[in-house]
Amino acid sequence: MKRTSRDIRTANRYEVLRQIIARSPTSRQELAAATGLSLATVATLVGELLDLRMITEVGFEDSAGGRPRGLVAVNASGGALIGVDIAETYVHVELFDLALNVLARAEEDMRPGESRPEQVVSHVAAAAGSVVAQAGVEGARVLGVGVSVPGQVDRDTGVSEYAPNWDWHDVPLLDLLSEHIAYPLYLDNPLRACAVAELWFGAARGRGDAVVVNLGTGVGAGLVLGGGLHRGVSNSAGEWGHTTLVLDGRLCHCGNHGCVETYVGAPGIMQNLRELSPQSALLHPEDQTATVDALARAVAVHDPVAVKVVRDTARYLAAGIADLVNLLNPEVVVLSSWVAARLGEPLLNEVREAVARHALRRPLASTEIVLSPIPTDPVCLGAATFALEGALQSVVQRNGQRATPARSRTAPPA
Amino acid sequence: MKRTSRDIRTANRYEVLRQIIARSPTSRQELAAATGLSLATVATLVGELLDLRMITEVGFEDSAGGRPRGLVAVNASGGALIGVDIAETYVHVELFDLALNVLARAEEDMRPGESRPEQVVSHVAAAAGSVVAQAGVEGARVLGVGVSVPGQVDRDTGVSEYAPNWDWHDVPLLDLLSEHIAYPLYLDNPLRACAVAELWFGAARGRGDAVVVNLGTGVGAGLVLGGGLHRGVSNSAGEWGHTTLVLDGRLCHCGNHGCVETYVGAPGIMQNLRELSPQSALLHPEDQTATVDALARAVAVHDPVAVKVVRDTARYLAAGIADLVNLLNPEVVVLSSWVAARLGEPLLNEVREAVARHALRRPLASTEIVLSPIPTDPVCLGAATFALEGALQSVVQRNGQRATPARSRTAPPA
DNA sequence: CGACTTCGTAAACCCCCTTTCCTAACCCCT
DNA sequence: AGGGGTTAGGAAAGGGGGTTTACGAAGTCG
Repeated sequence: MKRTSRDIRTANRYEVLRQIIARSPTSRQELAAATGLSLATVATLVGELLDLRMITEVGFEDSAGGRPRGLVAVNASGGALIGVDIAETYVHVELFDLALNVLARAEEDMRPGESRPEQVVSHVAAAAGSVVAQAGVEGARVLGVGVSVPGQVDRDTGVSEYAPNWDWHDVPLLDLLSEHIAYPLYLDNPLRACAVAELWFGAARGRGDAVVVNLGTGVGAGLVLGGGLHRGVSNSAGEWGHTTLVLDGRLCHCGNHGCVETYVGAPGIMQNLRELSPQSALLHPEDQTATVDALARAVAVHDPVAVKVVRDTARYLAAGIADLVNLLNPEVVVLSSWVAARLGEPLLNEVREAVARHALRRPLASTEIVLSPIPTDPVCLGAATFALEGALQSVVQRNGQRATPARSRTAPPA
Repeated sequence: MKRTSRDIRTANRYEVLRQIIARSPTSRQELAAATGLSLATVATLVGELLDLRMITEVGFEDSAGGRPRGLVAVNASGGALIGVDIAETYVHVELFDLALNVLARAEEDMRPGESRPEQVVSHVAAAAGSVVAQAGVEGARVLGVGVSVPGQVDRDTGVSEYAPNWDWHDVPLLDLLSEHIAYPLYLDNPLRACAVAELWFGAARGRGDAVVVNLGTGVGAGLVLGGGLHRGVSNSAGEWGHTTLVLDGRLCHCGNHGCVETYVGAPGIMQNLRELSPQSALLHPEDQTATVDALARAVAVHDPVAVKVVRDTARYLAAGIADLVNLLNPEVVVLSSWVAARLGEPLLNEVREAVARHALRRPLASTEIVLSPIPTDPVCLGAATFALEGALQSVVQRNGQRATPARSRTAPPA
């Protein structure tokens, strides 16, 4: 709520680093043009990032007749970030270099019974240890670990306030994790992780207002408003999956009927298929992933049942998205997470068509609907981005304390 | 999107003035405590406002043993603001002093045929002239006129991009008005007017995130996010009235079925009544206001039909509001506009109960649902507030240009 | 009447961004 | 090879904002 001039600096620092990562290698000139900042400010921020070893100078570029432009690029080996995606049935961990390339991956499956925080924590610790070992980076180079856990999360205290799948209430997850993991830890939920991933590296880059619709087992919407993540007053904004889509419709585990999630989440899609064709060979009753994969393959060969299921799903989804477009009037709506990635273009096309029928003309005209361009697990990437933001933040604080005791101020008297 | 340190100043200036209006008379000390700003900053801003004659010093207050606190209060007679509420069937105009008390009112009815911009403009001009004459203020003291017109509005260019009731497309309303009205003009739509009214003077004061639900003939939601109005990328955020509430439900004039507006807008409520009791004496087929009034009176004496209609309406409304609570996690949801004002507590109680059943526990726990505490026409008040913001803005700009040509800078050499 | 208290302004300082000035580094042309 | 011409980038100055500190102003109390 209370804004200070420091926030401006932070936002600009993020923006410059984002641009460097996106355009690497690039020149100060190009960055100034891209960010709208003055050359001086860009130079200062670039200098800061150089000091932090997050970027390096990588040569020169001809300029029309004058002094050549110095080029900077991300210093990929200047550090490593770890992103952890904790979900109902698995823990995915990825280790990234500073260009956000994946250097190592680890996955642990969790059996249905494993719901105690200690069990989850030990899976995370094992996987995190594994990626560090695989990538062969020294511990000192790991700048931080971002952790995404479903449900309501208080990022400041590191507490998982409520996780519906395991019936967790106020679990101090960060404290538990810090007993096994020595790197700086950052906790948030997958919705916001995906949104941040899109904001830094995906379709929401440079946009003021965006909605990142998350289609997985659960459904949610990460809201980017005014260039930043909207968290809401108690950190639980984005619970779009429990929006009522059909009055007295399908029963949802939240206790209500007709929630969006029951129609467009993976289990909902399976239900759509089941209702259309109970005996379909596409249906793998116990395996969401396999069913969605089968659907995607069947759509590719124009299987009529699969096409119809995707169309039905898209209609439900589009009704919900049209409401978001009308309400928030965003620049872009991004379809993210594994269901969206697998169903891809066929889903997107149906959604676009159906949204166009439902939304009001004016807001619709300025809103794009796109698939997430992020090729890897967006939750891991987003979690790693939290760690990146944190590293930037903490290093700058150190910097501030250290740099201020001045040099040029004491000189003149002598 | 791009923030500068000036925005901080503007926000602080607004906040200080808001607090002065709310607490008038008050001391600098109290303002500093209330805003969280330092005494020095508050003193500077108070000085600015004193220079502008928007506030005056009104005496002193004992302080525990030391120098008494100087008190400032709104200088009610320091200027006047006009708020114009253009609706389908009428034009309301109110003239306010700087404490936002209504000094004069005028109303013009518009007959169904009158849909040409020139006709509307002449009604506005007549009413505006009338309020100035009634209040007997000199023209020079009118700081500005805020105009609310339904539909999509571009506040910067002053163009009514689209007004569904009259089928207006890109009408340069501000240009037309400026031929009849000599004061500074500010154009926006009723949704945002109500939201701003709540933000400055109502239930959203001091809140970071709030939703102002507008229940009138049309339905919409003004969104206050991060302490400011959310406009969306093409200035059309807040079109909540056309959110799908009932799949394949009632036909809406927007072309879709089952929009919120068709169930909880005034015509929707009439339909709720008609479906329950087609012959009800409460029903005034041609008069929304009379019907809603009759309903309100009947509920007060526990008429079973009326109670049932309000309950049904509340359930539809609550389903929509619960979705907003889940999605945005606001601090407060304000029910505003004439339908909410007339149905009052009975509607509120039913809504609260029904929202509690639908919304998720966590976001719900931190969200209040309240009736607008604004006793007058909130649209007029909000429109006048736009004029107030504008006056603050423009005066400060003049101030900036005038004050800079320095005094102390040229002195030393001499 | 002086000591104590509290208010409020003025000045100094820190942070942030931009503008301006100047040097560095390269091209080309003579 | 040595000057213009041109562009890059750093350093300093300047303007906006907020806070801290110092001090005079204006009361109360003993």
